Amino acid sequence: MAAGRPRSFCTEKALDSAMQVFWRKGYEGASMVELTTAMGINSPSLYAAFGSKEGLFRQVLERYDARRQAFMESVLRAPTAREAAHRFLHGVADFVADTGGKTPPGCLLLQCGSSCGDDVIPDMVARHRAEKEAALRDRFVRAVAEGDLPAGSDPAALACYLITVSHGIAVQAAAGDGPAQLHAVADIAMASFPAAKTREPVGA
Amino acid sequence: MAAGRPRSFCTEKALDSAMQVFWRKGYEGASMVELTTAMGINSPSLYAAFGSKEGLFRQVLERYDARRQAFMESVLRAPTAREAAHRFLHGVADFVADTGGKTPPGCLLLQCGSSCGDDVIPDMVARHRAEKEAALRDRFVRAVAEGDLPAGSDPAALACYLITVSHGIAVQAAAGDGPAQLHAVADIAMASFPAAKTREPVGA
DNA sequence: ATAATTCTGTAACGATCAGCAAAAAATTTT
DNA sequence: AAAATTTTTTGCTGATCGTTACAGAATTAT
Repeated sequence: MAAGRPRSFCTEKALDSAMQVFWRKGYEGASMVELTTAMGINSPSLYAAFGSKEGLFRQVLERYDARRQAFMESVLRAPTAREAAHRFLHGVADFVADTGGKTPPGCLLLQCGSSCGDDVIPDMVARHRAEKEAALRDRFVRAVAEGDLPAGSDPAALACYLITVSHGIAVQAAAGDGPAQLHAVADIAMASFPAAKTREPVGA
Repeated sequence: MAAGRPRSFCTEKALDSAMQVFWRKGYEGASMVELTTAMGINSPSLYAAFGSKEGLFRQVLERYDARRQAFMESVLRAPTAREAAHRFLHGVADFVADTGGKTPPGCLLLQCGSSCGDDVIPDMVARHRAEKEAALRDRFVRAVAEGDLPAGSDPAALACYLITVSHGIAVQAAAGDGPAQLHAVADIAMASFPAAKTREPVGA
C-alpha cells in the first residue's frame, strides 16, 4: 500500500543519532547541520520525517522515556517497598553511570535542562517526574496497607525523597562521579528508608 | 586618577540583570539583544566592560557563587556535624525555593546545564561541587576526631551524600516543588545522617 | 510504458546571531 | 580653554540559525 520512493534511513537509528547530539549539546546547542550530519541525512528528509527541530526533539525524548518506563516497571515488581526503593536508587545509579558509551553519563532530561526555547523541557521533566513519583507513591501506599511499611509512614514523602535523590545522583554522574560513588550515595540514602519490621541504622 | 567619560551604569546591577536572563534562558538561549535590553546598555558598552558573552557569563557565575560561599561559611560554623548537615540541606531548600522573586526557583548552575558552547559550565559545576564537598568532608573529619561523629563514619561519603541530595533538591525546586516539600525531603535525608551518640530513626 | 507518489539532494531563503568600527558625548588633565 | 581619555550611540559586518522551494531519483499503481 506504500507508494513512492522508499526511505533511505532507519527512523529509529536516526533518532538514536540525534539523541547523542542533543545529549552532548543540549537543545539549543545542537544545530541542524550537526544533527543532519550525525543522522546521515539532509535537512528536507529530517523535516519530512520529524516536522521540525522541536518535533525531532520530542520524539527523541519519547524514545528516551520508553527505556525508563521499562526500568520503572521492573522496580515496581519488587516484592517489598524497601526492595523497590533499593532497586530504584541503584538502578538509577547504574543507568546514569553507564549510558552504553554512546552518550555522556547523566540523564538526558536534566542534561538538556531548561535550554529549550519554550517551556517544553521543564514541562516534560515535571511530567515525567510526576509519573515516576506517583508510581512509587502508589506502590508505597499498597505497602502500608499490606503491613510492608510502618503504619505511620508517609508514602508521598518517601516517593518524593527517592525521586529527589535519583535526580541528585544523575547530576553527580554528569559531573563525573563514578559508579562506586553513586552506589555509595544510594546506600546511604537507603538508610532513611523504613524497613518492614526493624530499622537498620547506617553510619557510612 | 580616572579620566574619560564616566560609566552610565552600575556594573553589579548590570550583572544582576544579566543573571536573570541567563537563569531563565540558559547560556545559549540568552541573546545579546535580550541581555543588553535587560541591562539597559548597548552592546559596545557590554563588550567594553565584560569582554564577550562568555566573559559576561563567567562574571555572572562568580557573582552567583559568592553568595553561596557566604552560605557555606555559616554552615561550617555549626557546633556539630549533624547541625552543619541540617543547616546545609535546609539552607539549600530555602535558597532554591525562594530566589527573591527576581529569578525562577532552582540553581543557576544546574539551570544553565551543559548548554554552554564549550565545557565551561560542566567544568564550573564540577569545580564548585568539589569545593563544597571538600569543605563538608573536612568538617566531618574534624567531627570524627572530636567524637562528634561515630568512629566508623566515612566523612567523604557523607559529604558526597549531602551534596547529591542538595542537587536533587535544586532540581525539584526548578520542577515546581514548594518549600514545604523541599524541607520534608531534607528532613527525610537527615535520617541517614549519624548523630553524635544516639541514632534517631525516621519513618516519614 | 506511463502516471502518480514519495523521497533525496542542491541551493537558497529571511531572520537572527555575536561582535565591532567610527563618530559623537562627557569627563579629567594640562 | 584645549588636549587627552573613556564611554555611549548608531549602524553595520560576516556567519550561522532553522526552514523551505524546486528539480531529479526511485518506487508503486494503472
